[in-house]
Amino acid sequence: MKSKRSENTKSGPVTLERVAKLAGVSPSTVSRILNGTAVVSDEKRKAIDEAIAELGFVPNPVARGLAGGRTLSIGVVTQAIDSPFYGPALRGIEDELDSAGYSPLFVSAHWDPTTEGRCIDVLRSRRVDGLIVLNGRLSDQALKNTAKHLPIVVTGRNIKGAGLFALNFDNFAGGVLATEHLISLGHRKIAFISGDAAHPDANERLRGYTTALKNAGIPFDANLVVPGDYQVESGLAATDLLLASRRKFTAIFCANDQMAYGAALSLHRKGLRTPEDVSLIGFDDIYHSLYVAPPLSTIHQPAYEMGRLTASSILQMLAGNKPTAAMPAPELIIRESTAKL
Amino acid sequence: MKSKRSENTKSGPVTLERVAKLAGVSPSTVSRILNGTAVVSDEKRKAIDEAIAELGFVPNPVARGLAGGRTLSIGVVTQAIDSPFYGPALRGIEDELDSAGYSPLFVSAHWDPTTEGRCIDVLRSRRVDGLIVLNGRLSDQALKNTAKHLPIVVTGRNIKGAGLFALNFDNFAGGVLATEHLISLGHRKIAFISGDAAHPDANERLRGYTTALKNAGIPFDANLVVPGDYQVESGLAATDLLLASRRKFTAIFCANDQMAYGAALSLHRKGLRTPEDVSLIGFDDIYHSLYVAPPLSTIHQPAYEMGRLTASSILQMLAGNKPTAAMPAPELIIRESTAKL
DNA sequence: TTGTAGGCGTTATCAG
DNA sequence: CTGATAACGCCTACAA
Repeated sequence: MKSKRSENTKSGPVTLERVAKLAGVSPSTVSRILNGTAVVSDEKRKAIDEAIAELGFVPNPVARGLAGGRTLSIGVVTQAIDSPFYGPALRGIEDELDSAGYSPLFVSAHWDPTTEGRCIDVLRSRRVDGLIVLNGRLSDQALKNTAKHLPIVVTGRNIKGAGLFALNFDNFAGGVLATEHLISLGHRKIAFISGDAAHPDANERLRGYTTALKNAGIPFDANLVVPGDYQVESGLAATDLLLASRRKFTAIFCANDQMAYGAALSLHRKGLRTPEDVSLIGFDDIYHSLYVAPPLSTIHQPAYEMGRLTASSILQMLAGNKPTAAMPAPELIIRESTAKL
Repeated sequence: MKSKRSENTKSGPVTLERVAKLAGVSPSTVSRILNGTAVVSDEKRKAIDEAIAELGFVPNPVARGLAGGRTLSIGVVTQAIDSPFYGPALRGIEDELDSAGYSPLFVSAHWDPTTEGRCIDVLRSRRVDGLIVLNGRLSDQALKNTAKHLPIVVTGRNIKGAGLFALNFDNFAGGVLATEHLISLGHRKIAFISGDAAHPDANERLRGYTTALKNAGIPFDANLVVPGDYQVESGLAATDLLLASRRKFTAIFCANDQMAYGAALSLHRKGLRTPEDVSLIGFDDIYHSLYVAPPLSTIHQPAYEMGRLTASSILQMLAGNKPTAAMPAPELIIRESTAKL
């Protein structure tokens, strides 16, 4: 039996050239079987495979990137690397990319278009092969421009163009679903805590709310709509405000789960019980919502799945195919924070 | 005024060579001022700076990596990219690295030593300049071996060696702190839900608990210690078990916040109130704990700060200096989930 | 202080 | 099917 590691035979990095020499072929031939670029005789292939195993050769992605122009890496711009909502999406991207030999390069834009532009510059300078932009703030035009240079998959907006693919969740339908659930339980005084108006998805959720009310013949009461910004604190503050205003309501629909946590805390502090006194529904179904007390009713948005889809889409584009993925429809998740009036 | 982008003058990538030509100097001179490798006359420096601005030149990290052996990227192995505890640490790393022109390369090992080994291989093949390993599962020896090739900063263990630096949190002290808090409130029947025994930090927290009990002269009751695995579900199940056993207890110390959420839910479902019926304390102080109802008392572990420290440490090592950073001491955070007996 | 030449490890383009 | 021979864009001796 041969020793598993004959690395010591000759020091220095194990290069393709060394493999070629050992196998008695030219470097180009080794490269060919590595990339499947051309057909190689079984004889040489075998010799090369053995040499590779013997040397424990592993191609150098950096050199590959320089020579071939492909780095096998995908830039992923997210808004915050530690976002409870996007986290699972990042994991999905990682999983999907990994199984194809690609690596993600994560950067956070912190909801700032300027930062986002810089992030993309960094990513491009690092020669990523493609880009995934999760709910970015850059203009459609800016996106289209960079799409001229490398394929992009975006979420959170509808946009078409060469080298551009969008994967969008139906926030409007989700908003309708949540509101209708509350209405079906007998609620008519339903408050709404909105997300940041700068987010298109936040507006869509609001539109779902107003539409569902209208469909049910419930008059819209602007005083029942309080602005939030998707952060927990804002849900807390908004609910405090609602309570202080003495406006009557029996249910609250928060534009995302995190604000619902804030709302729950506000209610708890005022001695109000969920759902006995006030029903509460969120949006997104982040992991935690299953375990808060009481578990939160919400609209399920498949973040992990979304991550996988964006990744497989960019991979398809890289392979020269047109992606066909589509986001699953919103789904109502009924747990213990909503009850009959 | 000149047009800001004269890229169109000549197509193709803006290379260092182009800059050199425009500035009327040799490529090496451009390289020199780019890296501060040598002193250059003010005259040429100015010409080069102008040429760089004019062309909008940006060095190609890939080529740099090949030629110089440095990629200006740091591999970061974490256990799960979407972990609520490590998330802020990743952000800290990102922030710190970014300000030094470095980029993090995140990979998830999913608490599996084999996967972790593969992750490190990927990172090394991508020629990262250094490694940060957050609470890894690899053996000290394995770590020491790869530290021969590139500098490593690890958290969650004590280990010394060339090219190796450890940043460890005092979990034992934290465990003592939490338990003493409960004791000071008059509790004597204190249950403990442990973390996975495979995690050294989990065992340290448990040791803190038993030690504090002993110091207070409270007999240790093995029936009050229930195994968990750091996941929410296990906190829920463990509390269910505790309740079903009919053993008396007035407080629960969970080895991390997430299990405390599970415990809170279990109590809530049984109609028990926190903290009126049972006091609850967690560990870690993840972001959410401030907003659960009721806000959770816990031990603060500065994850973001830890991220920054690991990053600045690796940067110091890269600069040839010995890192001196140390983790802040554990801190007791008293919120609304613990009360006098 | 500055330029020239060679090389980093692969891939791509040619011939053969 | 296979092997030279150039790049890829930058860095680093070495020489001047």
